[in-house]
Amino acid sequence: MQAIERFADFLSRNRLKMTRERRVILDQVLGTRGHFDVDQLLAGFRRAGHPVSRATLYRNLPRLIEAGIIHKLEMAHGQARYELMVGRHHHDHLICTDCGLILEFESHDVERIQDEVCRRRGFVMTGHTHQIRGHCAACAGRRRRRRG
Amino acid sequence: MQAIERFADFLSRNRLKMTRERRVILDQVLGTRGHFDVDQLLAGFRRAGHPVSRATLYRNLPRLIEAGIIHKLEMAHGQARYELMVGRHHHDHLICTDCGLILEFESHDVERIQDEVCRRRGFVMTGHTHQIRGHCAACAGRRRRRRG
DNA sequence: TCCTAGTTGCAACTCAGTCTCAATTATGAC
DNA sequence: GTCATAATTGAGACTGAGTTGCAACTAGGA
Ligand SMILES: [Zn+2]
Ligand SMILES: [Zn+2]
Ligand SMILES: [Zn+2]
Ligand SMILES: [Zn+2]
Repeated sequence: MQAIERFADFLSRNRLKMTRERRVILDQVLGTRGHFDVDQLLAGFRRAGHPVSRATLYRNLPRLIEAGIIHKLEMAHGQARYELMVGRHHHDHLICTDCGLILEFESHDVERIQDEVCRRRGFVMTGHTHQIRGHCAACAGRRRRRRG
Repeated sequence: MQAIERFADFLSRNRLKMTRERRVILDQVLGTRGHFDVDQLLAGFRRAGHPVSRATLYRNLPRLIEAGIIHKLEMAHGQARYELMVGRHHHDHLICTDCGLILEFESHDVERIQDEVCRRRGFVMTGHTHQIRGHCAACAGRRRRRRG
């Protein structure tokens, strides 16, 4: 896997150690699809018989982000989610506030407009968050039926 | 002021009472410019000699939002900010992660693209968050000078 | 005026995330 | 392989934003 080398590389470049816990975390992350949270990872560690403490997980998530392996999604009410980014490119999210479904979207035009907005203000962008909240097709349908 | 009537209206439509505390909160909100936080409001209450408890403020901010008087900005690390929305239209934000400066931007094109993305997925948008993080012109300049 | 549902302050609580610290371990030098 | 050392770990205490239960209070309609 490319992610493992990438992480090993990142660690050695920063004089950090490849510990059992870091391997376990990386494995779990690579084996989890979609937009997952800390509790899902912790449950995964237990299921796999390789427990890792909450503190250690929290200490290492930023490292995985710096290494470009995962991306953090800061959602409302402090519910953070993460997603694998190796081999993927940037995208933004549609979040259903009824069922929690997270869809992805991508728009070159929006990215271009953002760059232009920044350029005009002399603002140096280091990142952005673009989330659309609402009701997914299924939930919207359910609501329509209920309300008439 | 239009905001006072609007709030009074919202309250009576929902069988809620216009209390001294609600008047104080609304006054403080109307008298605060920019993107303010809960502690700024609490300090304002004290300064004005009209204290309102933290609990009461937290209980009423959602009411002001529902009434369309203020808007909540959910920023990273759980630092919520609010801004007056009466007589203004929707906009999004550029946030300097060095000095905390918050700039505003507005793009019809981005809004149009969002609508299009939602339409294509049968997604019913109820709101969105679009934040650009980075370094404002002043901070970017300072950094350039420092690094050479 | 009286009644009652809505409101308040306080303090206890929740929840995500961070920090401290003693014990452990990866890694590089010899 | 052995050693030295700096990095890392888990446990649990802690933090800070926000919420909640509750008894006392109050706006506003009958
Ligand atoms: Zn849904
Ligand atoms: Zn995604
Ligand atoms: Zn700045
Ligand atoms: Zn604004």
